[in-house]
Amino acid sequence: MNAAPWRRDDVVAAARDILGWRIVSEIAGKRVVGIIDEVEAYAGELDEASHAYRGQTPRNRVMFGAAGGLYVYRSYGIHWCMNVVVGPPGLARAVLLRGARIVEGTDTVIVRRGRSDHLADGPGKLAAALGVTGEMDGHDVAEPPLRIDRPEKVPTSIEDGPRIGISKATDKPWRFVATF
DNA sequence: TAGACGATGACCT
DNA sequence: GGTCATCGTCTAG
Repeated sequence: MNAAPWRRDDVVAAARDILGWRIVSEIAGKRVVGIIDEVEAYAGELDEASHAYRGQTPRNRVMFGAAGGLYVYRSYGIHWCMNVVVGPPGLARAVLLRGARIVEGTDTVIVRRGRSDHLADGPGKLAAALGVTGEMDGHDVAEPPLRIDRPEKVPTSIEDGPRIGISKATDKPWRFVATF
């Protein structure tokens, strides 16, 4: 658990491990810190629901790179969503960051989100809260201005279930939600 | 090159 | 609970 959770062969184990870690954004000079509490696992060419299932394309190339890479894509033409690459190069194992509890920089997040509730309880909302856009595609999460640091909390329980918003491979219970 | 559709979120009823 | 905005990406032809 001390090792970086994004350097693992097993994407499901990596996804569960990332729960409770701190995500620290200093994008645009504004510091925002969250505790990751919702993730999904995507297993590359083995997983029909993964963007990498059909192989490498210009969009998903980051997923085929080194562990720790941030894969940022646009969802529904509107929102930004982010994944952390966790497997060895070429395998495209990635963890979708779906939600976090904001513990620092709440004022900044309220301005960015234009509201004071539901700040980061969805992948598009989380990216907006942290100031992440497509410009961050390929960024290494071990480095500023966006770092996934170390465990802030250890989950008291982790609930699993089917992944959200996908139409394929819906049988895999690869969504994980932590309570602390 | 055109057409379909999506790892979503906001708003309205 | 249901609808719709909005556009990048991929696939088929």
